[in-house]
Amino acid sequence: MSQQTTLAVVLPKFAQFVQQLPTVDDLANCDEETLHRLWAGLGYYARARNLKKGAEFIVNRLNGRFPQSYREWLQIPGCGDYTAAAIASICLNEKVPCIDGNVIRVVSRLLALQDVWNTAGRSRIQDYLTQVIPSDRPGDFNQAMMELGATICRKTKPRCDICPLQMQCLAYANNCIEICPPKKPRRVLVDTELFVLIFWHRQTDTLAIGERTDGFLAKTIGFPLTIAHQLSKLDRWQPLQLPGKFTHAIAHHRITGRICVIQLNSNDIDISMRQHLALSKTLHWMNRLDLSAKLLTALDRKAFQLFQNYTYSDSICEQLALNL
DNA sequence: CACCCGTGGTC
DNA sequence: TGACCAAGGGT
Repeated sequence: MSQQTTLAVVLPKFAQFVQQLPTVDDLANCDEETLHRLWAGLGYYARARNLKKGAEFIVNRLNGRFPQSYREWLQIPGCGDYTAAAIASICLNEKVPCIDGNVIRVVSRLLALQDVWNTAGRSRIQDYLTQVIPSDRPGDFNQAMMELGATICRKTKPRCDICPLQMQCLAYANNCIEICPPKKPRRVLVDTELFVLIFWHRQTDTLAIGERTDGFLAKTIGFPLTIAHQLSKLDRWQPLQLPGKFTHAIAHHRITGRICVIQLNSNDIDISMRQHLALSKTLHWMNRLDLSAKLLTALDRKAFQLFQNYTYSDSICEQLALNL
């Protein structure tokens, strides 16, 4: 959960998660909706699915026995260098360093390294840590390094005045803390316009959601999504765009979300249109109350909120010509 | 190696 | 309001 996610956000989710799925068997056997519901608010839903795959691997391939080394943990789906090192050092007392964003910053300053955002720099950091990590309590060492980065050797306003490593820190000695490490190069933001399709069965006031097979939020259930130049293919359904919009961000995309309401008579759409919309086989129709409990992703929730704002009463609908 | 991916918090 | 980013991993 803590991969690329703030711990303060993780902690309550983690408590809920392990209460609901206390054992590796529970996780391996849970259904995907439960999994995603417990993960909602954390983003990167593929991590949740990988976590479940990891549990399945342990239950089905390893007969329920957990790996007993860094190398073996690396074989587990969703478990990469960092996580394998964290588990191996903290749980198994294996002498292998954890390298996360905090540790990269600490070592970058300690050794006055600037070239840390590529393979060579990372290798240099790993070599150094492998030299200095103690055989005694390697897990505590790793957590201490991460905690030092999180609390003292911070990205902004580091507390060098109270740092226990001040006397050994080359960046401090050379007065180059500001450029160690240099800012990580980031992708330029891209403005992306996204249309959220809300299939609406007006007579029963039910809406449709489905599993998205491609694009943003793939493999999660929610409203069909599409982009502007694909919208023309929906013309025969007379899509009606609501006046409002919402904003959302996914990775380097600055998303402007717009709602297209499509009133349907039948309960399904044909296969070519399903593929066009990157939807899997089944659409799930439900009323607004059930839907509000089913929607998981922030994007779907924002879209639904906007839809509610514009369609909460017949009079509003009529003003919007939604009573076709 | 480059690129993909979600969200809530923070300044 | 909005840019920035966090206990990364998969492809």
